[in-house]
Amino acid sequence: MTETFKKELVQRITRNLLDIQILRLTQTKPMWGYKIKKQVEALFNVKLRHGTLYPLLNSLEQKGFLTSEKQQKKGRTRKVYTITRKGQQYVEAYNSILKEQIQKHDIR
Amino acid sequence: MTETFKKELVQRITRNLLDIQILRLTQTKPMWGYKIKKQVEALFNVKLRHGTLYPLLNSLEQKGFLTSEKQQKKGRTRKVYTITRKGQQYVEAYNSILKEQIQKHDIR
DNA sequence: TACAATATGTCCTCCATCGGACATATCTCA
DNA sequence: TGAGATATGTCCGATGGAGGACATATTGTA
Repeated sequence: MTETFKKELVQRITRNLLDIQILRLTQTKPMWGYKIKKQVEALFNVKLRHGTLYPLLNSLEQKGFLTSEKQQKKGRTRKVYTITRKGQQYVEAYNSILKEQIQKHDIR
Repeated sequence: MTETFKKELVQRITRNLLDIQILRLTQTKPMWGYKIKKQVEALFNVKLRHGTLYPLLNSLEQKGFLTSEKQQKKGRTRKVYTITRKGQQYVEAYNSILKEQIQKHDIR
């Protein structure tokens, strides 16, 4: 039961807070859209449409959370995204909320 | 900056995962709709329409996460909601996801 | 006595988001 | 050589959810 709930919840959180999950992934190392798509699908068990992802990546760059750089990999062009200081701060804010939520739960 | 991000994120999380935040509140003690509304607004800084809340509470009861009992308080009727075992499990699943997300963050 | 607060409920419309389609190009392997 | 994987991009229509309106009743207070 709890396992079913967890799967369902991970999918909900991933969909609703997709930008944050993407920022968290790029925190590990710079990544391009296609790789992010595969990672999200593997880690969170969520089918991610590229029609959703690519516009989101562009908007994250516009907002200053990511910067991009085009790389050539055997003729194919990759747009590699790196997290910015601002992006880091956004993830840190998220993490501190998580910690607070857990603490409130434990105290009660 | 981080504080602005936190406010924004708490509001997003509250809106997107409102059902979970409600279950967490009823974990503390049984509550009725109006009280929940006031608590959510005070704790999370989110304006919550009762036209959103009451149907949500009914659906949480239908799904078996909450049970309700009508109480009279000086002529006014209150529909007091208590969390069920299933509701508890849902919150536990949520908490374990939070813990995992924080751990992944710390390891990196 | 009239207004604000307490308390719960439904319904409709609008807007934003998401999925799916359309579009293009290269590389690898059977 | 053809299919599947890699790689990125736009656009449109449907659907769902949220906000605001409609609805009602009691209590407390200025």
